[in-house]
Amino acid sequence: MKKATIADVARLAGVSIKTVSRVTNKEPNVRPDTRVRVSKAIEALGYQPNPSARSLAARRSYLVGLVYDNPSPSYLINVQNGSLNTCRAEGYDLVIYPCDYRSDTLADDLASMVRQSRLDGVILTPPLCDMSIVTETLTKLGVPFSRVAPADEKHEAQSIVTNDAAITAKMTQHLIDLGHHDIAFVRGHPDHGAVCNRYDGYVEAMERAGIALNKDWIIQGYNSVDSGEECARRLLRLPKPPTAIFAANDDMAAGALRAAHALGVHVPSQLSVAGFDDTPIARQVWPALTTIRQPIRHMAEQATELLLRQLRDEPSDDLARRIDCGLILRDSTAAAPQVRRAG
Amino acid sequence: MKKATIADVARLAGVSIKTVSRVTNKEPNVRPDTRVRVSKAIEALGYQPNPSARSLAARRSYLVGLVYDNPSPSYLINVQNGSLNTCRAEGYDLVIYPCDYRSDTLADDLASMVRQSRLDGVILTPPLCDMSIVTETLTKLGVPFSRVAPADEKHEAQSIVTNDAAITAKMTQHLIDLGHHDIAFVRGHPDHGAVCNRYDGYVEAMERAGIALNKDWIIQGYNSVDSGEECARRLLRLPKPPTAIFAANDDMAAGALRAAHALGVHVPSQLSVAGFDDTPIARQVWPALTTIRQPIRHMAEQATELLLRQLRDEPSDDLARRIDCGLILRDSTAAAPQVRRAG
DNA sequence: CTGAAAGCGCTAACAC
DNA sequence: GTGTTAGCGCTTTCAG
Repeated sequence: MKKATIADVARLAGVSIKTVSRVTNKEPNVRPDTRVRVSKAIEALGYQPNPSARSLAARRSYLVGLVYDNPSPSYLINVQNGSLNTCRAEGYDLVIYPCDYRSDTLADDLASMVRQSRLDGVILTPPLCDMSIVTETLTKLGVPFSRVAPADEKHEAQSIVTNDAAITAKMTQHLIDLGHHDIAFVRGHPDHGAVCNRYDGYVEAMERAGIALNKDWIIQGYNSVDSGEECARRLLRLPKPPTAIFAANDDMAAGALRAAHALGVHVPSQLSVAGFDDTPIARQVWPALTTIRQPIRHMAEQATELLLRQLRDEPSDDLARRIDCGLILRDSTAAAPQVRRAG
Repeated sequence: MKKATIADVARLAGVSIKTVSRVTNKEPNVRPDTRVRVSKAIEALGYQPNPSARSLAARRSYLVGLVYDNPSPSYLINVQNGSLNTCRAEGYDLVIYPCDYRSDTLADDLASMVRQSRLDGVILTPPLCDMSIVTETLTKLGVPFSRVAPADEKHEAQSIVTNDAAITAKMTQHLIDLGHHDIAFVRGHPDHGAVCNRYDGYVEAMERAGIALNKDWIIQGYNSVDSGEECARRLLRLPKPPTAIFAANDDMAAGALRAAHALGVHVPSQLSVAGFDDTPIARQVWPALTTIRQPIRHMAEQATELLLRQLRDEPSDDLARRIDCGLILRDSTAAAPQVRRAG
């Protein structure tokens, strides 16, 4: 049996195709009983509008692009599922587009993909959402976009942001409450604004507690497990090593755990370790990581909603929407050791 | 400036739109110089065919669906990137479709997505590729598909398979060569055919080495880290625990590592642990896992090529294409302990 | 080798 | 409230 078209439905319902179109597009100005009659015909024929025809006539693709640069797999899967969820619910499809944020041809690549797929809008994740070349290219093309977790939370509209600094401060305070004083912080990759900014929360909490920052204990990481391991090795070999290491993401915290294991430092009795993100790795390593849960999937859903709202020309408050993170306490943190280890 | 259409190109090149169409679709029967002239016009105008119009007229969507059930994030990202790579190169787009393989409405869900998006073809990953309800639904709809790593390697066409059993045997032999005799095997989830079948390679190698299988050391896992930890705890508490644990995937092997740490068993001096897949977790845990590398991304590329070949009605040998895995030796395996631990 | 004409199935404008 | 009429930009016959 051939696929039913709008004409078949119109014939069966005894109306014009325009009326059928009105019903499928949930437009007003259709009498309730007509609407019901059409709906029944649609049901009976198993009619589903042809997306190509719809796109061609309406000049929109009903396609949203998810542009990302090689994030951690679990991050991506969460963003993807969240975005997909919102898209599907509103009749949009999601096209994924991995790219390299360091590429010289980034702007051209983006432009060509947007034109080729005729994307109606784009979702941007870190670090791409913080790059002016990206946002400017999209603006120039007239393609609406929304952002997940941009670095500059202050003046960014069409964004979903988190309380990263505040929650980082809270975790730092938690470590202080456990009796830690010598707390090291492994900073995130400088290109990843949001992760990088978590440092501010650490500084804030330390200062509030009246603990002077020790330059040796603040160290630059690059978001990977390997980089975290390397940083932690350096910290643990210091004449006076810290009793706690707080890493700006879980991968680096997992690296710190590896370093501790390799150097025979017991976690958490000799060293507390905390991460950020609550990715799967946090529960896979041993001991399980104390960390901060970031509701990425939810953030992606919201960001996608923000985008679709733009596509529908609905009014939007020009404020970034904020979503809260929470502390997850597991086995990698404990009270500070009574007797300080020697260097 | 408005988007250029095929008519604009035709006008500029001084030919009919049909000829432009021939050039963009790489059809034969165009004089070389005409082809060049058209190409130049296309270039000059920055013309890109409108996919909706193309789909509508040609009655194909140029869309491939990737259907999966909640695999590990790194598995998915590899499959996705591989598939995307092939798709983009051949002018197709990829639509991702997560679903639940245990759902009662699986067949209906699949059918409705295929119809709604008008997918030209589908890529199937485990465990969905092994479910007859899935393959039958697609066959009934007349939608071509290809499979990544189906369980039954023997009689499956349009599939990319690996040498799982052979390489598992090789890893087992490696453990035997290290002096291990008491080797436990944590089996994969019964619903995941390919992972599950890895067991066969273990049996084969043990028998070839003349080592009798010990029922206590063969244990059913469910692919997760938690399940691996639980299994390993049971194994390590046995009156006579094994000196090596070979798990059918990395997550379970990582779980075994957690169990060993928790019980104070040192890896690898007291216990060797091996996994399968070489997912990121293998290098993130401590000690880094000895494992088997599966070139998933490459497999996905190949599977997608197989599918696109079908879509182009090209002849295809009806054999499954085989891709080889290799051993990755890291820090979680070592020579068997000289003195057997007591129970 | 090339072109003219006829749709593909839908939405947009405007009538009624 | 509802219908009519044009396209949207491309591929597909089928003629030459």
